[in-house]
Parts: sequence; C-alpha cells; structure tokens
Amino acid sequence: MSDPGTRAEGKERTRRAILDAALALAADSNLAAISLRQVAKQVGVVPTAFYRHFGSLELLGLALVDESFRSLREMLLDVWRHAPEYRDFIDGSLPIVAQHVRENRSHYAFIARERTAGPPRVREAISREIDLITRELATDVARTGAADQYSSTDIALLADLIVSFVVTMAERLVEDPESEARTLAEARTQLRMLLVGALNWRSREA
Amino acid sequence: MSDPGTRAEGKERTRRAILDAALALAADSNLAAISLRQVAKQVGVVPTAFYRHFGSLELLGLALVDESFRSLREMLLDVWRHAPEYRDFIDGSLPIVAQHVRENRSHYAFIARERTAGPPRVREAISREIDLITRELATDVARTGAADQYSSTDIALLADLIVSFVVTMAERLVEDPESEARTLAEARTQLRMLLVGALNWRSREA
DNA sequence: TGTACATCAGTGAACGCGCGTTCACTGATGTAC
DNA sequence: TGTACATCAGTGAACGCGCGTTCACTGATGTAC
Repeated sequence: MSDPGTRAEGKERTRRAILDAALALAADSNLAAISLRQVAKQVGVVPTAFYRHFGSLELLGLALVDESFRSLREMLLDVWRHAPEYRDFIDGSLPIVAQHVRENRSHYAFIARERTAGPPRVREAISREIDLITRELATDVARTGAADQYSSTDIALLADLIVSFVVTMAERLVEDPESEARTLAEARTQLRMLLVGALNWRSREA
Repeated sequence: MSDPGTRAEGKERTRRAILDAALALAADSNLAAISLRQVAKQVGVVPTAFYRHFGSLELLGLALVDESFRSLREMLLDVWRHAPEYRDFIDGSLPIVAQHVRENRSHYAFIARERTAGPPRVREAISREIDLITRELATDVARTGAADQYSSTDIALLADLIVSFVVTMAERLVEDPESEARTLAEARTQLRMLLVGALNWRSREA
C-alpha cells in the first residue's frame, strides 16, 4: 500500500507482518499448533515467501521471544525511572506493569504461553531471559540497601520470589483484561504481605 | 495381552491407554499440537476406535484435567494428614509435594502446560480447580487461627499467594527434575520469607 | 543521465503425507429364553 | 446347559483438505560503469 519504499524497507515490512500474524494466530492456541501456511495466508503472501524471512516456525518463535523481551525491558526501565525509591516501589511499579501489559498484550500473552508450552528452545530462551531479569533485580535490591540483613544468596531468592509473583500477576492481566483493576488491587496487597516478610526476616534465623 | 477380561474391562483398558498416550504425546509439545491419529497409533488401535471413548481431543483434555486434579487432591489430603500443625507446615508439606510431583510428573506437566496454553475450555477447567483449592486453603488457614489478625478477604489473598507460589514451584520440579533438592531448599526459604510476612502483617495497616 | 547486468522478495505448480471424519463391516462378548 | 439374537469395541477403505518443502520462475529494485 501507500509507499512501497526501498526493497529493504519492503522486506522489513513483510517481516513485521509475519511476526504480527504469528503472534495473532498463536493467541488462539499456541506456537506449536499454528502452521506456516496459516501465517503466510494471514500476511497475504504465498507460503514459500516465508522462507525469505525465517528458516522455520521455531526460529520465528525465537525472534518473537527477542522482541517480547525487548518490550519487557523497556517496561523495566520505566519502572526504575518512576520508582527508584524503595518505599514507592509497589505503588510506583504496579500501574506501570499494568499499562505495559495492556499496550503489549500479545507479547506478554506469548511469553506466558510459550514459557511452559513452547518448543524446547523457545522455553529455554524465555527462562534464560527471566533469570537475567531476576539477577538484575537482585543487584538492584542489594543496591538500595533495603535488605541489608540478607545474605546475597537470600537476596537472590527474594528477587526470584518477587519476579515469580509478578509473572503470575502478568499472566492474570493477560488472561482477564477486564479485571485489571481488581487484579492490581489484590496484587498490591499481596506484594505488601510479601515485602513485610522481607523486612522482618533475617537470613540466619531459619 | 494376558487376561482380556470382560468387554467392559477391555474398554476401560483401552480408555486408559488413550489417556496415557495423550499425556505422553502432549509432553513433547502440548495438547493443541497432537493429533487423534498419533494417539491411536501409540495405543495400537485404528484411528476411528478413538471415537468409542472420546468425542474429540478437547473432551479427552477435559478428562485429563479431571484425572490430574484427582491425583493432586490426593496429594493435598496427604499434606493435611502429615502436617496439620501450622509450625510443621513448610517442612511437612514441601517433601510431600515433591514426592507427588515425582510420582505423577505427567499429570503436573499437563496442568502446567495447559493452564496457560490449552484450549479455552481446558484452561477454564484448570483455573476453576485451582480457585477451588485456593478457597479450601483459605478456610484451612482461617481454622488454624494462625492468621487471626487478617480479614477474611486478606486470608483469601494470602491463600492465593501461597497457591501461586506452590504452582510455580511445581512447574520448576516438573521442568527440571534433576534439581529437585535445590528447588525444594530454595522454596523452603522463600516460603519462610513469605510466611514471616504473614505473621507480621496486619490487615488494616496498608 | 542512460544502459546493461545483478540481486532477490515474492510467485505458482507440484510432491507426497498425515489429518479428522464418514461409513458399512466384523466378530467376540453378553443376554434372554 | 444350549440356542438365537443383540450389543458394541474395534476394523478398514475412502473422502477431501491443509501441511512443509522443492523447484524453476518473474520482474521490480539496486548497482556499476
């Protein structure tokens, strides 16, 4: 349509259309259940054109993991930017998470689904990304000094607990967008329960 | 083989074989990606024989949800039986959960996968079962009196937090059975962090 | 600026294959008498 | 106990369809001169 542009631009546009089509089609079931031909049909190209862009559906899946976590990392930058103080952490962060999930629903839905049900390589790529984020959160928590009574092992476990909880919350926002307000309100209370634990717990008491 | 038994027994045996075959085949990807013909081939019957037992793969999926949660409920009975006291809760329960996951890996793997990636009706059935369990845990927590300072709304949120955490832990045990010991040790510490929060939090302080 | 050639995104025909579902069937098990 | 009939789990052929992948191709875009 409109301006075809250069050959490179045209190719990039088709690539985007393929990624979007796969995201949309997988939303109704999952990556392993969709076909190259369905994707091509949705994009409006002949099936063989797919191979100009991706060697297989699995490689397309890995590209989607990349892309999804790129948008997730933008969200995290937003979170640190808006809520650098420990005391603002919960109320500052949750609405930002909710907004990003709302605006990038298909990416978060993709991660939620393929994290447990994707092809093995896709699952591995996702779990590697989540581990990375957990480790970053751990160093951030350590830096704020809010958990000085913790050993570094236990800071890592706390970070993992928080990330796991936020993953669960994001899954719920994706699954049931209408209940966003309630999900957020409940998550806010639950995160407080959890972090009161963080404040009262001592590494060597267990 | 061996004893064919009555016609009803033979039918039941085939039904079991179909359930087991579907569980095994879905383990490599997921329910939406397997075919009726693959299942029939694995069982050793002709594809059309499938229809004597299930009207569709989706109905088979719902039967697997039933069956998986029946084994999960057995686990919960074990948990309450062995650790009725609040103080024993963590150390009493975690090994039981781990043992059940080990012995019924395919059921837990099925739930973990289809919970987020299954056909809509399967997802709904799973989330209904998990809600039910969460509500049961809430009444149990209320009964022990360990959370007397909580409003009933907040007891429900605490139960949800615990169930979500245990679901995450079970997913990890399923995904990486070799690391069971480490996963358990970490979960033990994290559950303590979380429950110290429960002991120190007051419903109206937030 | 104009021409000749190279590149390469997308085409279209063709392939063999596994899919879900239909249908009429077989023959062992079960039941009524 | 023996016989005649009913049930029904599993069979096997057949159907039209969508699948991934191959291949030789077209024709617009890009480049070298």
